[in-house]
Amino acid sequence: MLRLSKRVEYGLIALRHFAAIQEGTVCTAKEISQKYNVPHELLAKVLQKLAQARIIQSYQGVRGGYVLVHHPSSIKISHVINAIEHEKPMLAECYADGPESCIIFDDCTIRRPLGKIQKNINHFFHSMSIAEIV
Amino acid sequence: MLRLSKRVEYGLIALRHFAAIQEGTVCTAKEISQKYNVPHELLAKVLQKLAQARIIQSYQGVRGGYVLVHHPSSIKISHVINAIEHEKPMLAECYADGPESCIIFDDCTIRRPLGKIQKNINHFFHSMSIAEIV
DNA sequence: GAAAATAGGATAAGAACAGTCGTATTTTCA
DNA sequence: TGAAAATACGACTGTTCTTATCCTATTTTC
Ligand code: SF4
Ligand code: SF4
Repeated sequence: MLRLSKRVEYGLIALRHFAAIQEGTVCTAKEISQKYNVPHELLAKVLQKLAQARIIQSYQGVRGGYVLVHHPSSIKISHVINAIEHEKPMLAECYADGPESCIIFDDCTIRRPLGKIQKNINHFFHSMSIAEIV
Repeated sequence: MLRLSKRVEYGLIALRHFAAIQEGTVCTAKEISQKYNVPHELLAKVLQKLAQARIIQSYQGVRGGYVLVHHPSSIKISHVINAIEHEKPMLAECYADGPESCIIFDDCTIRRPLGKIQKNINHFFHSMSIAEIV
């Protein structure tokens, strides 16, 4: 319960890696997967997602790989999660999928109070950047 | 991702119900399940967990049910979660199940930084009581 | 043209979760 | 004293989510 997905963890590890090495260095998925002992195929997909979100830049072909294009301090954890997961990290089903997703929506008395906690978590994810986890 | 379980949601709804009605009133699982349109059997289990944790008092037999025994302001959300879920709400697997649970533990670079967010969430759950969601 | 890398779809195995069922026990009350 | 109503508890099922792997195509370098 309340777990972060491995995909997000792997994404954060990879981005922290980029932030820690010399700026502009190209890294391959293989390099990172070996260094941190994470599954190569899964990490590759995560990096592809991050590339789609323009958080990193991809280069195909031999000698290809990925490069960080923004300064680590401008990459918030919320950006990373949004890029990797199709759904935002929501405490309640209805927050993510709307009123129709929960059959007790109309009778629910805790939706609004839980919103406070949700807001707090959102704020934390949005205020913390990759630069702060190096 | 990052979802609260339905069990916890149902538990919070039930406790908010107790906090909203007159102090000392006995309620049955059936009453609450009907009022909030929640699955009866599942709610019953949740109430049993809350009773085991002494958050509510149970009475068996006809005219039995549950009563709130503490003041709503002294029942923190963290207590409720701990009573219902066997595991505390942890962002990372290793926080809950120890170093052996994650194969990349030794190579993990994000464990400590994520701890800040974990701490923040813990604090929020511990500072918010049932009285505040009525 | 071979090799190394990203891109992306498909699939399978596993775990977690929600919900249901069945039965025992306790207590009230007619 | 027996039926009824409620908690207590374990087992089971079906679904969804998550993780991991596999396979193929494409791009680019050398
Ligand atoms: S309506 Fe209430 S119970 Fe349903 S998902 Fe939203 S917060 Fe949870
Ligand atoms: S060691 Fe790192 S990757 Fe593994 S569970 Fe803990 S935080 Fe997540």
